[in-house]
Amino acid sequence: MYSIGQLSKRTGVKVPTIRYYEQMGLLAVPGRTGGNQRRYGEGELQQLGFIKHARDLGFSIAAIRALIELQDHPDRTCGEANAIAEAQLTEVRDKISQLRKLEGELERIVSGCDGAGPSSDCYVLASLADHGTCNGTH
Amino acid sequence: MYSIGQLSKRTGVKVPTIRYYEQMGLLAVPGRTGGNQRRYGEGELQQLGFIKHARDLGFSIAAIRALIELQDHPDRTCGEANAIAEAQLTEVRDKISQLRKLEGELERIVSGCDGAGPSSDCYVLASLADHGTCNGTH
DNA sequence: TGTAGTATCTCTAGTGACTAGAGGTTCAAG
DNA sequence: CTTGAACCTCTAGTCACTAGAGATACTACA
Repeated sequence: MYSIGQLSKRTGVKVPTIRYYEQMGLLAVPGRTGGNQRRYGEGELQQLGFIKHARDLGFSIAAIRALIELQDHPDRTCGEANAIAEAQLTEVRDKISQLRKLEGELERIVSGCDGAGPSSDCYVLASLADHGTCNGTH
Repeated sequence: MYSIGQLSKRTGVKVPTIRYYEQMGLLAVPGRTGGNQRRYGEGELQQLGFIKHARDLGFSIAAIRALIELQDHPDRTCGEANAIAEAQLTEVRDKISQLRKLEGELERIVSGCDGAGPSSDCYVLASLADHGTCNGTH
């Protein structure tokens, strides 16, 4: 049996976050000691590992809830889980392409400024003020 | 003179967001009509354009506040603005590299699952439960 | 057994950057 | 002068936590 602090150390999930996951219905409500402290078993350790891994991959709490729902009903096909994962992959790819555009634009802005002159002549500030200097990247 | 709705249409910033920026001290407090409605001039239009452009590039409200601070003191060197922009570029690059890792992992997970079998055999769920299947990517 | 110090408990509020809605007032066109 | 859209303020909700207060419980050592 693990205390919440021990569970935290083993999984790398902070103590208040574990309580938050319980509140959000992701983690099973654990047993308690006579003094009202949570005590966890191996099942909860596994479950929290699953949650952490999914969060690290960027799945939302709602998506994780859906995945857990699927775990609990092994008779359903795994198509739903796959769809959730694919949606997440699409989202990640969209974010990457968006960020690449920003990277290009920021590079252009930063490289136009040597940081020496007065801010009244600053290329960074001028670029931000005038959208027209962007090459249609966004 | 523009009403808040006209300003919104011209800049693409939603009306409540404009009021929010005013509250956050990014946008100058505008004049009002007798009936207490905001009226904006060209200066505010420019300013809001600046803010929107910076937000689109991912600058935080705090960073934008600092940039506006610099605009208002043209005697300072532009090194500060450059530093803020460079920090933003670094952040964007870090996010991209992080997201690339996630993309790779999600691709691996998704491609291992055809979505047909029962969720008890689901590769997506198994991968999320067992961090060991990741190739040390995170 | 006593005690010191750490861990835990619940509860509320704060973060960032908005967004939504209620309930009321003002503006502009016809 | 009326109608309906736009505007006003204020509060609360979003997401996934994080911080802190104030109280209680556990654990290791003397």
